[in-house]
Amino acid sequence: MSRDGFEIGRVRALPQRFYARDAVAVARELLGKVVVCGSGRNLRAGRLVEVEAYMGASDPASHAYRGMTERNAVMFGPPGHAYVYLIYGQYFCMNVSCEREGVANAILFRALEPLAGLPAMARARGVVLDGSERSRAQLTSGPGRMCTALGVTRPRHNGRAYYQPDSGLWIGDDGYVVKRIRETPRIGITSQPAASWLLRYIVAESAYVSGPKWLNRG
DNA sequence: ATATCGATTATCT
DNA sequence: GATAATCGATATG
Repeated sequence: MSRDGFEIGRVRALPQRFYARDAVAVARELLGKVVVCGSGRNLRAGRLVEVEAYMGASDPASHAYRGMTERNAVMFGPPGHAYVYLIYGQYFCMNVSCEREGVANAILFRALEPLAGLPAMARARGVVLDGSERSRAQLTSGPGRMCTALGVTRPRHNGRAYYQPDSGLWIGDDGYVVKRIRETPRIGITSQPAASWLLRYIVAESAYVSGPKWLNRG
């Protein structure tokens, strides 16, 4: 059920004020934290190893760049809430709003190291686990993949408060310390100047990040 | 009203 | 490496 002695009881929810800071600081400090979905025997959890910062009104690559719409409204709201959207008509991606109300900065979650609920994740993803790190990485390496593995969808989870541990979708700290953070351009952003900004952050020692190897070696 | 393209992924060659 | 899948936001007529 749980990997490496992972115990949900050791995870403390991050307070809302954690998210009420500049997006780059929030993004970097989110690495190593634990994303939890569901509870009891439905619990699924993983450690964040890859995130990207989106800078709202000053970032042409942000969904919030052209102002508020029904889809992106959560990003303009208070910090610490889930912005979940559908991409390419078939996958969901999850973010957390940060900074403060009226400032649409957000962090996209791109990959997790699976910690709990691996059988449920494997079922959701259609992956056969064979005990290898490779097969575990198949579960949650990529923004669409991790939402599928966790069971996160826009209708169910958009707008949820990550700082409320009983909300069914929350983020906590279990004391894990990230050794080294690497920064790269964001994946899937092609137009300049945003494509050259180093707003993707990964845990350098992790085998669970997405993207090509050449990009992840610094 | 219609066309284009995307903060992606699985499945080809 | 190339392409299809498939919906909604955005651009264009």
